[in-house]
Amino acid sequence: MTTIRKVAELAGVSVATVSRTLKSPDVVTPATRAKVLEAVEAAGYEPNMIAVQFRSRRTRNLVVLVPTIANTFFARVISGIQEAAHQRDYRVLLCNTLGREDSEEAYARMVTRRQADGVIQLRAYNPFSGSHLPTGAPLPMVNACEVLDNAPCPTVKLDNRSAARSLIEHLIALGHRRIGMIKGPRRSPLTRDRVAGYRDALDAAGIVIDETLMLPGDFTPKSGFEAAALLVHGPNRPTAIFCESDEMAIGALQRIKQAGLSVPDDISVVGFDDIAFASYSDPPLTTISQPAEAFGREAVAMLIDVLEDRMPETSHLVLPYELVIRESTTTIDVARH
Amino acid sequence: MTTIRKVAELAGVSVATVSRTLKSPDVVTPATRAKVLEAVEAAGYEPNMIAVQFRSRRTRNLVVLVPTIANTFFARVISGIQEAAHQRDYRVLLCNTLGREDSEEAYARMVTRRQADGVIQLRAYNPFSGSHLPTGAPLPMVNACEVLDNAPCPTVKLDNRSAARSLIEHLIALGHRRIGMIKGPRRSPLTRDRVAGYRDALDAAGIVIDETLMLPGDFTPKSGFEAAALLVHGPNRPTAIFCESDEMAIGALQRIKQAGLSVPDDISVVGFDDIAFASYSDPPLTTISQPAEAFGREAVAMLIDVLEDRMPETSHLVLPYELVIRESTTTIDVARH
DNA sequence: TTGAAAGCGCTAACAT
DNA sequence: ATGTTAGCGCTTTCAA
Repeated sequence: MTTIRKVAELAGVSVATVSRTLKSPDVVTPATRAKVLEAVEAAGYEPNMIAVQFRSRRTRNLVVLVPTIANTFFARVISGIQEAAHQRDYRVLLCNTLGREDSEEAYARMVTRRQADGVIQLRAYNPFSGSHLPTGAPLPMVNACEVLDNAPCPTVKLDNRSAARSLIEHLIALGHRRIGMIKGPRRSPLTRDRVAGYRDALDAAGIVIDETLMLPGDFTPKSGFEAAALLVHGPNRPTAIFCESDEMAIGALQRIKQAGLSVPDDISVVGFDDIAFASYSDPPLTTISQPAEAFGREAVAMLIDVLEDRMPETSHLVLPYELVIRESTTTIDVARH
Repeated sequence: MTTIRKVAELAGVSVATVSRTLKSPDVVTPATRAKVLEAVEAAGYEPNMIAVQFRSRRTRNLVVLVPTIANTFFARVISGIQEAAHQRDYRVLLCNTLGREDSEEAYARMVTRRQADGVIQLRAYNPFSGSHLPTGAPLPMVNACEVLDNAPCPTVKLDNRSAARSLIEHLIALGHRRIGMIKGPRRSPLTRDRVAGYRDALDAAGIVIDETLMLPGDFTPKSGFEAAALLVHGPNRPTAIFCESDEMAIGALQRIKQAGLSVPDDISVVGFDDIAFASYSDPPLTTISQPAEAFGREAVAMLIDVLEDRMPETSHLVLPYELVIRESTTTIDVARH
């Protein structure tokens, strides 16, 4: 293995000079620099990054805590994280937590064990709750997408409440008054905020909420499919359904059609996220487009700011959404209902 | 920061004893073990993993080279990798390469720079081509999914040729003879093998191949959509289309229906991969189910075997596929064609 | 501008 | 069974 020592010998300089040439080329004379670089080349020298990290007490590794990668939306967020991290010469340690808090805590320990500098958490949970972290220093974490209410760190999220509200307002404008909702996991802030937006819109329109039209789901197509069955065959069939994710909406679409009903003629359906498949479903989905990659990029930018002792400009970012109207929603057909 | 030295003082033993207690508890007496563990607890000691890695010359980090995470299939493979790595106390460094060879080489350099122990490559390219690696030692790499023809390392793949063949045989059994194909990227071994399987089946049935029915795609729904347009409006419309990925099949489905044609009554469609959305498309897709997570798990197992100087039992694994018949294929309707 | 030298926190001979 | 000690490869004072 070629070490810095061998390069130093080859170039006829000290190891300190080699180190300096590599880190801050401008503090050595052009002549030495040339000599050293030539020796590096000749020796086929590759620095031992672990030694560098050990000595400099920084790894440039970022831990990413994601409930599940096999979800189109998270996959896009991770793409954004990876891209931004790479650009700044940071690495991404990917951790699939399945939403389990003990495993999130275990992964966060990579920071206290100095194997990574910080964590990007995509769930509303603080994995450092019980850990011995140098007090005084800011928490080496950024919370994105699903965000804690009183996050002890910078956050990036969507205004889920008003996004949901605008989706429902769109349905109300089309004449719908009996609007069902397929929700996300019960305890998620995402669900809470989107339900609030749903209520906001209905309240503003003077529509009284029918709690039997609000069913739980878990963001998977399967759960959308199952919840839709209940809605479709229930005593009080809605004329429109708000699904808290496109994946659930795609499941719902299938179930509704299986019941011999048409989307949007019998039932309008709206989703959330605007995943790639949302425009290829039948019919294409009206949904909320989220800047998934941007969540990742912003989270990285803020985390690195924290790690490098810069104050992030804003510590609680709210990214913009967009209502995308496609063919899964239409005006209510009085003849049919 | 609490170091092993402080724990040693607290426990009244040497640092070596602390180290031993943590690594191989059975070589110290129960009494010392108890003392040490108590001191560890009292001091809130967290070992500095970078120091451990530095000293032991092993990181237990695995680099994963993936063309794009935002692809449902790769996302599942990565899930499998992460799960298996975690189980064996290895970490996953995720690298999105966009299929660029220079960036794959840059990431592979993490191994020569001792930041990771090995790489799992999901594309048919050897990123170590030009690097100074200790000769004699086996290449610290496993190639999975899309595999090099003469891979210099263990591999895990599907028998793409016979999988494609069985898909086409299914169509032929339904009476189809004019079968189009929407291919993957031109230079990919995946494409080559699947095209070979397609030819095998047609040749065996005595059907002469119409090259104008074979169109290029890039695995995205959009490319499936566009290629389908050409097939549908071409002079010699096929009665069935084989898409080399479910994502392209979903794009094709939409385009075919837009042309006022029915799937499967006018055109049968088959995909490849069996992604989650394949059973929620309209109609649900007939496809080849691949054990995506298993690719990841097997790749990890073989890589760790190589890294820990064990010979992997088999170095070229071929995982089984399954033909999944859903509603996107049916017997050819003579009245319509 | 360059070199000498200390030492980051830990493991693993080797000695006891 | 435990302790002593020599580094792993690098960065960074400090001195020249």
